[in-house]
Amino acid sequence: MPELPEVETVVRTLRPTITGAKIAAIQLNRTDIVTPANTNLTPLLTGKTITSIDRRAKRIVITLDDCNRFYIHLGMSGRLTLDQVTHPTKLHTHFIIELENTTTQIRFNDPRRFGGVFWLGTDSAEKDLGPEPLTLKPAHLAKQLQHTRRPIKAALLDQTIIAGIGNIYADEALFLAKIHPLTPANKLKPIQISALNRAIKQTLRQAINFKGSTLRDYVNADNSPGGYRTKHKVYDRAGDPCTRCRTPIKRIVLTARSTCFCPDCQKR
DNA sequence: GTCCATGTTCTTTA
DNA sequence: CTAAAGAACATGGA
Repeated sequence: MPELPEVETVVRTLRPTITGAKIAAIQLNRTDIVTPANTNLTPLLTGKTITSIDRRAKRIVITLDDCNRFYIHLGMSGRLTLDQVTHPTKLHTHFIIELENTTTQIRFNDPRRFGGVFWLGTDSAEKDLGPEPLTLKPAHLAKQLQHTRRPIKAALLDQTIIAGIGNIYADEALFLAKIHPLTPANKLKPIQISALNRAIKQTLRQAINFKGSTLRDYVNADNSPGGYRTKHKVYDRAGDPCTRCRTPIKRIVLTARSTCFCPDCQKR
């Protein structure tokens, strides 16, 4: 599901309501969604005040007034929503944060359970993450890519190389930059790296403006779907005409992921 | 029944 | 040894 734009959208929606809010209680309906295993969240969260909520890559990082923090990862099917306490709880709602002095609560719902709650304590949320794409300079992107011969599409999905891009926005950015997804990452010319860096930023920013892409599961924290899906140029458009040249969009499988591109605009 | 899906991590292979 | 490919995780919709 959720890549950088979707996670950013959720964070922006939650921020005004939950910043400064005090946690009255929590409900944890499945303990196996918490990492490290056997972390008892109840004493760590109850009575604490939320100081801030931020995004790092695809992680939703919540910091408490005692300087401890944790993050929520939405995985493939996760939702983090702000719901009225009277609103019926959906199936697969694993974790609820009850807030003082409000009629709403934060609910984490995740049918496939690829997501979860990750307790950090005073550790940072940086572990195993590459740089943020929205502030990345071309020279830094070049440095990140120069040591791998893997296809550029695979490199963009590697969160240790660049953090926050997933299957949709990798395809969309490569189309915008006119780069074939199978091009070895270390074979990209400087001009292509610059184009890719710009394309990544532009794609992610536009997606954020449309509040992300909803394929099936993703919704914003207010339960509304994202509006960017109809703007996709290649993702999930196999067989449809390219918006630039009318050539049918091609679909290949790369590292077990569907990869869509225009064979005419994105030559090897 | 089959195949596929926005992600990550562990294991196996080269 | 490292880099890269593959499998696994769990659920639901087409």
